[in-house]
Amino acid sequence: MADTSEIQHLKYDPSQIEPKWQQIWRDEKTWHVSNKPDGRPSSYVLEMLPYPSGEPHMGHMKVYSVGDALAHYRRRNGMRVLHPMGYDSFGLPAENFAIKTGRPPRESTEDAIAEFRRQFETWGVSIDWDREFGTHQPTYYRWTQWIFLKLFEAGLAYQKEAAVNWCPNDQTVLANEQVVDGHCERCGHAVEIKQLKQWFFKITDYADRLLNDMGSELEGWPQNVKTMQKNWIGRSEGAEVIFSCHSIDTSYPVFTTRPDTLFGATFFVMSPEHPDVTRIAEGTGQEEAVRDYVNASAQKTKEERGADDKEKTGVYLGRTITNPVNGEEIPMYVADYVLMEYGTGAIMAVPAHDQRDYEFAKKFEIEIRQVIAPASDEVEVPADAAYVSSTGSDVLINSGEFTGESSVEAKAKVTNWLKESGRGESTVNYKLRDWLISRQRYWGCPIPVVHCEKCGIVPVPEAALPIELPEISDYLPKGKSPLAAATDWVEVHCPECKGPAERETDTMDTFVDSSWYFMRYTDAKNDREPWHRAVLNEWMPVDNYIGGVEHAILHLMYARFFTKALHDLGLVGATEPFKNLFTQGMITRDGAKMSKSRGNVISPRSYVERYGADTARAYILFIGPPDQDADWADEGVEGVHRFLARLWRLGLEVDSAGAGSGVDAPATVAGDSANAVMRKANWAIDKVTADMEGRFAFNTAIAAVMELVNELYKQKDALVSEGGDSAQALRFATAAAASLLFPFAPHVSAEVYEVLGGGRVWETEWPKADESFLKSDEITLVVQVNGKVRDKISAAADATQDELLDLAKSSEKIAGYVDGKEMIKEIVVPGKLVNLVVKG
RNA sequence: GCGGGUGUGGCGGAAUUGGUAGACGCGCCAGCCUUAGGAGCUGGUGGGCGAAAGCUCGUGGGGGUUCAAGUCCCUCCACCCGCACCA
Repeated sequence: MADTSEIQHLKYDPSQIEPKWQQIWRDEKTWHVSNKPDGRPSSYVLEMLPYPSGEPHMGHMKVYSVGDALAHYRRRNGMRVLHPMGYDSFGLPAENFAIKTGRPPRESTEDAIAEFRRQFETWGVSIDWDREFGTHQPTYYRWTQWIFLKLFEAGLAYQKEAAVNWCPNDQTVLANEQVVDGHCERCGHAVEIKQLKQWFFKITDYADRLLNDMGSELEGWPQNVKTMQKNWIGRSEGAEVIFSCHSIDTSYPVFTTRPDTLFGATFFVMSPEHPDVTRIAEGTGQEEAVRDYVNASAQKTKEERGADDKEKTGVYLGRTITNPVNGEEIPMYVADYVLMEYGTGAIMAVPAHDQRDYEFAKKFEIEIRQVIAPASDEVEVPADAAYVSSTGSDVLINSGEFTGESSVEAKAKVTNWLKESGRGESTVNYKLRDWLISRQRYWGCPIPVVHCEKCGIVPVPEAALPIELPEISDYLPKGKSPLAAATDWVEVHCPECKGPAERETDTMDTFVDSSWYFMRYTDAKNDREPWHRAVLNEWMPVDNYIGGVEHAILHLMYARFFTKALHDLGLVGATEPFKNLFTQGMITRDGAKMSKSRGNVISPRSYVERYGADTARAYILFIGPPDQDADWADEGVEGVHRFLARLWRLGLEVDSAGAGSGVDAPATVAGDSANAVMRKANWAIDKVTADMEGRFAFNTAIAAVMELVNELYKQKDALVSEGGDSAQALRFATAAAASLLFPFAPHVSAEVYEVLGGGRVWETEWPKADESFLKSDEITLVVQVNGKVRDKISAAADATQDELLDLAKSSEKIAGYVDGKEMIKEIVVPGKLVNLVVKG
């Protein structure tokens, strides 16, 4: 036996261990997975595509720690696992950097990618690097353009002039989803509304399926993400009601969820963006006031218009319009509380039963006519606010032939009545808008169409793809894409008439790039098609998708839309991209989000250099449940590092003790120490397996391995001196600890396993607990009197209820509590506890 | 305002179906080892009372169901996240 006291002082040095294993994995392409089915079930584990900028941050380390643990676990459970890597490498930050420094986005992006790849390798993440790509590579975006053409052919990509969100700082339009509280999601600048001709994807065609399929196909998604998407889609049932303005012989539909309140509509309001408002005011003397109001609205930012406590404003349009239910002429207004992008851009206003209309009517002294009354006296109608039903048992008043009807039934009755005379019908309205995908920026995927004077919009033929992004020198945006200045590139011949034509100079939103990358991974090297259908269907949908909740709406909804649209085109078998979604919590520092401005950013690199990747990764998983936010504490890192060092030293010590060999379980187990160790090892196997299966409880899984290692330290001296099977039990249990820890700390685990003679741990099957060590002969019986623990007695595990009861009663301590008192009830929970209920 | 979530020692967190609250780690205390310790090993560590045995209180507050509640129900509070003039 070697001198173990020397081992105690050996230093666990990850900088020696980790590169050794990384080199093996890299040289042997250990994590490469073939597309040829081999009988094993397939599993697709994917972390959200990283945007390569600077170097990876803690959020990246967390997402790959989670995903890698899962990928390793699946592999060792006999699955064929696809676990690829790539980069979301088009985007504004690289372009803004180019504007500042003149350095081409391609160069800075590719540098960042190299740094990301280098660091990911130092983390020892088990990636199939053969499938790596960046979305900025022509070999990738060729197919982004190809998909655009497919969507264009299917009528799902179109150009229209619309009131759109414009960020004056980034000099580009933004999708609705990219506007947060009236500000640009990227730079934080206040967003303006502009009328511009833009490209859209018709995601609204899929509104119902995006909504309904969440219920049937996304059981593996967190509820909060589904709720967010549901709210974003914003389906609401109601009616479209047509109001006629006889003085100009035009009619306007409105959307309402309350057709039952139509008799209370005492005015009509249109959005300032409504194309007809100035025309309506013409010849009424209100032209100027209306024009001024419309112009003033256009100047305002989204935030100013939507301010919480903002008083209602508006201007009379100088005309009246006819309420279709009672023929009343009601005044028309323009007001910015009506949004052009929702419904029809015009509303019927019912001040008695809508708070916004109420506020407007008060200010403009318009009649407030109550038409809904509570059925019961117990409900009060407020005197200074709109009455909005809360009971669902309201009735109509002042509503002609519908007076006395219940509010709920009247909705359908009024709608049907209107429908008979062609003045309305029931409809469904959505908050979801079509996805605005064009951006007036350089560093993105060019939209593959040309504009021809004769032929109009002409898609580029597939054979001409990719339309490559030209090299330019001036990246400064000027309200148009910088591409517009690349005249050599812009000026082309029309593919149809061969006449002079111009390329589209807008590029695509980078969310387009990331809406299909998970499909490309399945067949990343295919240069004839974006993927081979059979290959794609073998892997898709992604079994476990892991990433931040910040993508709950944007990326996740777009990816779902793409999958459904491509499915409908016959290109994809799946109807949903991600079967299970896991949203990991943030890593904070001192309780706050890490940010440069706070100066509390810590880099994974510094911890990898100091403690090794295993420590950093295991710490991230140990800190708490991975779906929760977690605060980074350096002391905690030290603790995990100590634990890994303990395991590593234990491996050396156990092996150098000389007794036993290899990592197999002993033939026989005798003695307290050997039994204790075997029980603990099998308990840990059982526990870690359960924690990996049911949920991502990596924190308790690691804690279980810590408990095992603690037990081994306690028993090792005894086991070594006993020798024989006892020493073998120690080898087995130590190897089991390494094996169980492998998904979380792969390098040190591989090292320990190898030291013990077990070979390559990742080639071994996930350990299975030996049931015979899981149950013990004895249990601790908890004895309660009136629900309070009064004694703990050791009892046989197979004792009957009566035996347990007798045992409990025979306790002297218990006697002190129950003697001389009346026994009311005796409760026995087999294997656990006895509760005696006494009185007096 | 609407929707969702969280609340447990000094700290991060455990507690599978209601059945020993506080696993594991950090921190702290003590002992051992050592020339030394900011290394390693062992033990202790929720509050109060007590020399101890033990008693008692205790999972944001209040109430309830139950033999038994961190867990179920009602109610209130605090914090976090999402949406928000959506007709």
